[in-house]
Parts: sequence; C-alpha cells; structure tokens
Amino acid sequence: MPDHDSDSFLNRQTKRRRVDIGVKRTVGSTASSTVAAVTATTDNIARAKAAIFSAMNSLSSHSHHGSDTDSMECSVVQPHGGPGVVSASDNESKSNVLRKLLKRANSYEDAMMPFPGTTIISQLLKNNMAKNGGGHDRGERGDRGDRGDAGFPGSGLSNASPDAPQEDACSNSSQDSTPPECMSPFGRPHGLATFDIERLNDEHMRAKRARVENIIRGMSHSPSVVIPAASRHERNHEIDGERETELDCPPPQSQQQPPSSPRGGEVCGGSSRENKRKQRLPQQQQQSFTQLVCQRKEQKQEERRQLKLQLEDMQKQLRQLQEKFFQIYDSTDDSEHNDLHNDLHNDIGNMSEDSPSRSDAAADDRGGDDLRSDNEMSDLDPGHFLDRARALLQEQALLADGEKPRREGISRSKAPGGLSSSMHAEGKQLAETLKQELNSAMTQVVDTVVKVFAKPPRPPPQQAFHPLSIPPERFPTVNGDNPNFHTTNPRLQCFGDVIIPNPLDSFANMPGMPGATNDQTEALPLVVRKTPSEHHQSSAVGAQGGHHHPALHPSSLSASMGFSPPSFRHPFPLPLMGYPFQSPLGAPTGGYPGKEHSSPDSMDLSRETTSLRTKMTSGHHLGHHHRSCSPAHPGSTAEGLSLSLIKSECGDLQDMSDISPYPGSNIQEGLSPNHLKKAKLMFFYTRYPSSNMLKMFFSDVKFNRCITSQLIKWFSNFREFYYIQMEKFARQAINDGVTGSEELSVSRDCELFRALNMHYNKANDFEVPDRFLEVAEVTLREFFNAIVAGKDVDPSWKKAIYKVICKLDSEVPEVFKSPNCLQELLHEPQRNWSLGGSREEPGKGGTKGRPSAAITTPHLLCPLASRPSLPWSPRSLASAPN
DNA sequence: GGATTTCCTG
DNA sequence: CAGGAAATCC
Repeated sequence: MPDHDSDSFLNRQTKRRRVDIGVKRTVGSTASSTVAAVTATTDNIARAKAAIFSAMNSLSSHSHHGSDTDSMECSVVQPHGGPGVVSASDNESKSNVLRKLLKRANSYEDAMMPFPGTTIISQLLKNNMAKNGGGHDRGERGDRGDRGDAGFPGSGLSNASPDAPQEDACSNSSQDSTPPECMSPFGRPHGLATFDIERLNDEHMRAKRARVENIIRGMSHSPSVVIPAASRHERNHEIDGERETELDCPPPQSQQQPPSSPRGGEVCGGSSRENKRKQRLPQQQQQSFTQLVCQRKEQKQEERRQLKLQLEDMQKQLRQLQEKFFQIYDSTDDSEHNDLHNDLHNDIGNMSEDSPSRSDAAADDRGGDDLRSDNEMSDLDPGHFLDRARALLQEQALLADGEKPRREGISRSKAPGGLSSSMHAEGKQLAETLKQELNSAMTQVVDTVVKVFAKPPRPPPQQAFHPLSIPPERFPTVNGDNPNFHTTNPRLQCFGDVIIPNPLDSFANMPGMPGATNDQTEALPLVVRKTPSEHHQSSAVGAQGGHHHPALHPSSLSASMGFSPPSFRHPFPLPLMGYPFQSPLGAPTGGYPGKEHSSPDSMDLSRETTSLRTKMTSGHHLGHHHRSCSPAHPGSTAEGLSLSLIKSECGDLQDMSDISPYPGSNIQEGLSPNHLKKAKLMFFYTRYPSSNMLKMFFSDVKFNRCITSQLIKWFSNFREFYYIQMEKFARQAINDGVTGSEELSVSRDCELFRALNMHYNKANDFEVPDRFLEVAEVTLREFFNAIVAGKDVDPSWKKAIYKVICKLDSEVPEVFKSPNCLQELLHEPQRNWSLGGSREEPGKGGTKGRPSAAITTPHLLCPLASRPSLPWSPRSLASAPN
C-alpha cells in the first residue's frame, strides 16, 4: 500500500472514529465512553466497572471525551509487548481495574490500528522529524532513497554506515526476542503520557522527547543506525498524529521491502531478523543503551505509578460521590418498604458519613449498604431511574427555592442525632419530601398503568387511535404551551446530558387528567420511556398476544404512527447509578426490533427501521432506491399500517447494527415515511425551515449530518414542486387572459391548491391552514407579476420571489413537535366529529373531495384564528413585495 | 470550507 | 424523491 493511500486511509479512519465519538456524544456524552465500553464488553462485569470508573473519572475531571477516549486508546498495552508489559502493575490489586481497562481499550485499538507495535519512540521520532526534517543521510543510503528522503534529527545519524542499514532504534533496544523490551520501557508510559497530553501537556512531552533524543544520540555511535527508523518514520510522520500505534520497529530489511507492505506480516519477519542483527550489536553500546533504557524505564514506571495513583484517587473520589448518591436514594427506595423513621435515621447516619472528610474506612464500613444498593439498582427498571431523576429534580427544586423549609427541616432534624451539619438536615428534609413525592407518584403511576393494562385489547390498529383522543382544548393555540406534549414540554430539564421531564409537571398532570385514556398519553413520560425495552423483550419472549401490546403499552400506539418515543435516557449517568445496561449489545431493545417481532403490531417500529434502512442503504442502490419500501400508499390514511406488509419485504435490518451504537435508544437513526409525511404537512406552515427548527420538530430522530441534509433536501424538493406549480399556474393564468394579479386567488377548490394538496397532503387527512392558501396566493401573484413584467428572462428571476416567500413562513404548531403528531393531527378530526366539532368555524368546510373533508379540525384552525400576531398579514404582503 | 439552495436529471 | 453539480452565503 503506498503511503499516500495509507495516509488517506488512516485519516479516514480517524475521521470516522471522531465522528463516531461525536455521534455518541450527542446522545449522551456523560455516558458515552461508558456506553462504548459496556457495549463492547457485554459479559465482563469487572471490565464494565473499569469502564464505568474511567467514565466517572472523565466526568469528574471535566476532561472532554475526546481526550478521554484518546487516553484509552493511547493507554493501550501493546499486545505484542508480551507479559512483561503488564508485570509492573501486578502488585496492586487496583491496577487490575486499570489493566482491564487498558486491555479493553487495546482491543479497540487492535481493531482500528494495523500497526500493533508502537512506542513512544515512533511518535517522538515523528515529532522530531516534523521539526527537523532534512535530508542529511540521503546520499549515503541511495539504496533506500525511497524512504530516506528526510534526515534524522540527531546529528550522529549521519554517521550511519551502510553496512548495517537494518539496525534501528528498536533493534538496538531489544535484547533478543523482545519487541516487548523494546516497547515496555516506552510504550506504556507513552500511552499514559498521551493520556495526559491534554493535561500534562508539553512539558511532559518535551522531557520525553529530550530523553528519547538522548537515547538516539547514545545509539548514534553505532555503525548500524536508525536510518531505517528515520526514513520509516519520516514517511510515517505524514500520517495522522493519532498513529501512535504505528510500528516503531521498522522491518530491518526495509530497503528490500516495497514500501507498500509495511504492515501485517512484516512485523513477524522483522522480529526474526532482528535477532540476527542484534548479535552484531557492539556489546558496549548494548549495555550502555540498556542502562539508559533501564533508567528511562524506571522513570517511566515512576510516572506511570504516579498517574495510576492519581487515577485511583480519582476513582476513589468518584466512588465516594457514587456512594453519596446511593445514600440519598437508598432512602427513597427503602421508603416504599420500611418505616419512615428508620429511613430517616439511616439517612441521617448516611449523611453524616457523607461529610467531606469521610474516610475510606467509612466507605468500607458502608460497603454492605452500597452493595445492597447496587443490587437493588441492578434490579431496577428504567422507571425507577425516572423516579430517581424526579427525585433529584425535586431536590434541586427544593434547594433552589426551599430556603425556608430547609431551615425548618434543619431545626427539626438537628435534634435527634446531634448532627450539626446543615447538610444532614437538608438531606433528611429532602428524604422526607422525596419519599412523599415518590410514594404519591408511584401510586399514581401504578394506578395509571394498571388502568391501562386492565383495558380490554383494543381493536386492530387499523382504526384510529381512539384511546389517544385528546380533547380539543388541548390545542388551544398554535403556540400554546401545552405541557402535555412531553416532547415539546419547555420544561423538560436537562441534567447533564440527560433529559428529564420536570417531575412537578409530570406529577401535576397525572391526577388531573380527564380520563384514563388521556392519561395514557400523558403518563408517557413515565410509562412510555420505560416500556420500549419491556415491550420488545416481552414480545421477543413470546409472540403470543402481540395485539395486546398497543393496549398494554401506550408507547406502541405512538410508535405505530412513526413515533419512536424519545430515547429513554437514564436519568443519571449510568456509572453513578451503578445501573447495568439491559443487554446493551444483545436484544435490540428499541433500535431494530423488527425481526424479533411476529406480531402485527411490531411493525410500527420495524417499519421505521425499515424505512430507515431504506434510507441508509439508498446510497448503494443505483437506480430506484427505496421504491420497494415506498411509503406512498394512497388512500391509506392510517398509512403506517399498510406498511406493515413491507416489513417482511424489507426484512433485514441487521445492517443497521453497525450504524446504531445505541440499540436501546429509541431515537431513530433515520427518517421514516411518516417523517416525510410530517415534513410535508409542516411545509404548509414553513417553506424554509431552519435546520434547528427541523431538529426541534423531529426530535425523535437522531440527527446527524445525513439526516439533516436529507430533511433539508426534502423541503428543498417541496419548494421545488411548489414553485413549479406556482409558475405553471401563473403562466396558465396569463395564458387564460388574466390581466392583473388581483384577479388571482388561491382557494381550496382551485386547481392549484388541489395540486399542492395532492402533493403534500395526499391523503387529504390534514386540514391545510388558511395561511398556506394566502401564501400560495402571494406566491402565485409574485410569479404572475414577474412573468408579466418579463422578468422571467433573467435566469435568476425566481430568486426575488424566493426572497419574498421565505419571509412568509409561519410558526409551525407545537403539535408538530410531538413525535406522534400524525395521530393527533390526522385522527383528531374523527374525534371532533364525535364531539360535535363544537369549535368548527364558518368557511371551514372547504376541504374538498373526501368524505372526511367535511369534518373540520378545530384545533388546527383555531391556531390560525387565534394567533394573536402574524408575522405578516396578507394585506401587507400583497403590497409590500411589489 | 462547510452549509444551504437551486437546478437538473432520472 | 434522491443524487449530483453548481451557485451562493457565511
């Protein structure tokens, strides 16, 4: 492989890796490294713990994840380094954790890096080369001119004699048989040094560089110098800096080796030859070099030890932090089963132990408690995490505004234990409040869930989702702040990277809900997010009762309309919660359940993934992509259902597994037909949505560059069609003898509207807002005027019109932010029908064609009517642009 | 240079 | 509706 190719290849790799990290981070950066770790190692709890601790370290140290990840990668224990590499850390029991972590990271690195044997030397050589690049020795080594075009930094290098060209730094250092020896002095420390590059930075690196340069100078007397290494690394140094794993022991016969085959088998061949070459090494130099190596080795080990200690310290701190969390939330757990007073007592005691000066002994003493808590946590389902999240928020709320109560709590709680610290009293107070809240909340939740479960199985989903019926009052205005839409709830709170619905909101909503059926939707924040995994698990276990699921799990209702509930994000960073992932790698608990489901209801999600797959793989189909999965099934307003058949056809979703690192997440990786439909409906409101807006309104989609551009492209296509129609009808009007734009109007029964409606609202199950008609009218007149004025000769004559039209965007109703807005939008009319359409407006019945057209959708009209201030008025528009 | 948009093509 | 190219904007 030519270096050029490898270079680009590596760059691509690193780039991709960075992108991956970035993606992960978007989902949940706090747990991203942990996610990656746990995902990669399913069965080894110890390793997972190590990963967790590492993640926690990164959390506490505020180091960004990129560096953290790098640290893992760079801390790699080189696999070829042999057992000696890790021997240094055998003594300490805690180092096991570290070693496992390193090993795990190593496994990653192995997969990524074609060059397994990197040492710091290579890195430093690269660095030096970059600095001192020049071609001293070129003339001497004409035989390897292909690789020796840059001089080695050390002056002694020029002394290199051609008779021993194979010798290099590595072979010098290695005493027989030992790439390990070659690496162990440097490889590990280098890894740790790189780990700290972001923190320990230049000083450290400079020192190391100096040392290595010393080493190299020491070796420079040798007739067999490092030219191979130099040339080799010279070439390598073009490669991305991340290539620390670059082989630092270049093949001794390198001048015979085609430069294109530096990897792989060469390592073996090189090592065998090294042994021969080593014998030619002068003893003195070997010894002196060995001494040097030993010194450096010790230094490095010392550094490593210190770093390890630091690491352990940090781990310790984090564990303490973890325990604090446990202590706080143990009480809430216990509150469901134990006497309140006992809990309080325990809490107080725990809190007392939480004093900042708490010793490790205290932690050890409470080890039992922690263990229990851990076990409890292990058994908890996501719902508990939500509860805990709420508890935390509650706590925050109390801390924020509850000065007075807190004082009271202090005064009260102070007495019993003589615990003077206000924190203890605070904690007690918090515990009390939390318990109460949790008790009531849990009661309500349980009631709600029981209600839902107790319902008879609903008719097959072909029908509208009646249970989801929402009274029109829920759509007071377009901009109405409807807390019921959990996805749009402005009070969604972020805790770190974790989105937690405000517990107060959720709790407040629950009791007041009009009916159980409505409760379903609104209890979703509690119920829904927990169900997806259960849902899939249960359905995977038994195919029986597939049709029950929609009734049993409200989430599946929404899912059936292209709604995939926003990813359940664990209320706490998982490491803190000690929460074991639920089959992180295993059962696709939310990502692509399609195959595991035999029930017809499962198609909702599978359809999503199907379409997703369609989209993702569309690039590989030359011609008609996604046609097989085309969502366009005219006449099926419950369009999703017709797609159930597609599932089997589009079958294999496994190829998605490499794209989605978060199988448990319910954020979709791609856009579904329903998303397209939704986008089309949104087009009635906005022709030029910003990408931010799209992100807001497609909150159930995991946005990446591809998704974003696809959505943008959709709207671009919409506009294209829109403008084409406008131009067409404008010209038609001119041909028809229309003289003034005033004569043009767009009504619901005009042909233009019909064409547009057919395009964006094919099923005609959406009540096109009047405003769109106005915008269309303006657009049509713009086109008309422009054409009449002969502007259309100008190649960019439409741009002026675009400018006008882009200002006519109106706000998209909040309803569209709901991932399952399609049900709400499209099925609302039927409910209104049954409700009598009390809010129906005059002039509204204009929707043509379909029988349901007579059914109006008050909540969709209402926003238009009640919107207080429109960005523009038809009047001003009619005059302004022209 | 990347993002966005339009235009063109299939 | 997607892909690609070109233009445009920032």
